[in-house]
Amino acid sequence: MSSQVTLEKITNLCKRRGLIFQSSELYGGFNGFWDYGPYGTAMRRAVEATWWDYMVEQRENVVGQDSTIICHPQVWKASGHVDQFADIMVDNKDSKKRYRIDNLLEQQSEEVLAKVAELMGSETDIGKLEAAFETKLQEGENIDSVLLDAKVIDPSTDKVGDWTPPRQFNLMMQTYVGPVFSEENKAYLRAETCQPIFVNFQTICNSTRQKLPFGIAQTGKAFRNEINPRNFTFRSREFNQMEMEFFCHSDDSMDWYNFWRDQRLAFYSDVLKFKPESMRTHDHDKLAHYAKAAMDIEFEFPFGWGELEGIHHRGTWDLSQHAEFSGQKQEYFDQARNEKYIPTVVETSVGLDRLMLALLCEAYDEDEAETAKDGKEVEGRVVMRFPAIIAPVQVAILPLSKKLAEGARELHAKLKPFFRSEYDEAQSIGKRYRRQDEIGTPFCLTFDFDSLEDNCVTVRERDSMSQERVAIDKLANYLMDKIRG
RNA sequence: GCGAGUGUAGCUCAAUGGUAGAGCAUCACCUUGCCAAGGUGAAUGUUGUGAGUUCGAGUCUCAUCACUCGCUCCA
Repeated sequence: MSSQVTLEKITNLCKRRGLIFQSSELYGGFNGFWDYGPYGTAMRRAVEATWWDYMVEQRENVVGQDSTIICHPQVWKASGHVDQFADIMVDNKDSKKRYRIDNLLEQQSEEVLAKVAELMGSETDIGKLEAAFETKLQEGENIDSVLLDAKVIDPSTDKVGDWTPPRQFNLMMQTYVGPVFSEENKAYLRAETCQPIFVNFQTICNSTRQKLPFGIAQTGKAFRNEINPRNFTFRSREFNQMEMEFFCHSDDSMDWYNFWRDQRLAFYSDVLKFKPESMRTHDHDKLAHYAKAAMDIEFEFPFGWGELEGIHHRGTWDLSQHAEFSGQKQEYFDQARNEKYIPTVVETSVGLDRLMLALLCEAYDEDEAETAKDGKEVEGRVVMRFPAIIAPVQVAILPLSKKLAEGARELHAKLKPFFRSEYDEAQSIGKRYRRQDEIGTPFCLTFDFDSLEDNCVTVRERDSMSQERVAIDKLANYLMDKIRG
């Protein structure tokens, strides 16, 4: 990441050049939702295709699937999302602090706790108290003043807080399936793409003749009612995930965990060309009870380090849960081991929109370029140094003069099937180079008067601004090599 | 959700309660033959939205929406 980059510059550039902008801007915007414009869409599709190629198409032991956004509601009860994504929160109007009710109660004295329990008609056990709050909130009972009456202390001030009524925050988005909006028709938009992979595990096993160990990958939308969407697209309410669940024997699971960690790190450094100093890994201190290991791959955004990808050892948790809730066994018979077992899962889970934001931040640069402007020798330019494989436009075809439009358009037609390309003849050549720099086009092809004679064009390279003369009939191979390299 | 701040052309910003402007960008034409050159012209706004105060509101008041920062939250 260049030191000059700020989120403001990225946001402005994205809007100005049609990469990413706010959803429903016509109506004043909609918090937590973002639209991708022509260049943004081209790039996001390219990033997704690159991931898919790397994780699925280049491997024999990973297959793909594409499940629905709305699944059977039991899926999310089994996964724990319906319960764990719903927290009861209160604010202290004095100290402006917000607490999860279970965290707050944990920090109270026994007397206060007993008083709360008495008012709630519950035992003093935190879990039971929380459940009591949940029940009463759902039943619409008035418990607005319970915390005030019990004189609950704010741990940050050690004084009795001026508590707002407890409110339930549910991070799962809900909808209704069927024309009647009733409780039994309630369904959820998926909060992550991986659960339908677990649900489909047996079917895919049977239909693809895959033997363990193997993985199932999926990309797609996920939805969360984030309390506070922030930092451009970093935390949104609708976002894209790219996930792969790898099923294996528990004996080998740590080897596979390490394998996938290394593969994923190589993806960032070798394929997407992130600088080593832009990335770091972070091992989780607190592990879920079923997990043997978990880590995040983080990127340094202008607002600080943020998670791009999680790599998690999930044990047999998900399959066991679905076995329990569905009543269907989720076992695999391993012919080689002559053993029947519930597979252990290693997950790699990327936030595609976060990755896009990271690529934008990593690529952003300002440097100096020569200029023909009066009284100046150099002038600043904004240049997005995207890796060529994911650049929104890979090749721009620019006639030196409008008189050369015919030949340049012919060349464009020739290259269009192989590269994301653009033709531009408006204004001076220098201006067009700068325009392409700003959207990160790695190669500009200049068709000049000599091209008519020698069948060559000038290839101008984005980062160095150096130029090379290349024969038109060798161009496709020449560019292909550069883009893959 | 709380607190503070911000919201004027596509972008960056001006405008004392009294005629809404500039630069850049965009488009057309001329010019130009390899790094935002120059010229001529054009288009662009219910000043985020909705109320209120006022003879008169971009400016003052209230509400609302969005964004930024902090708190909070974060599978």
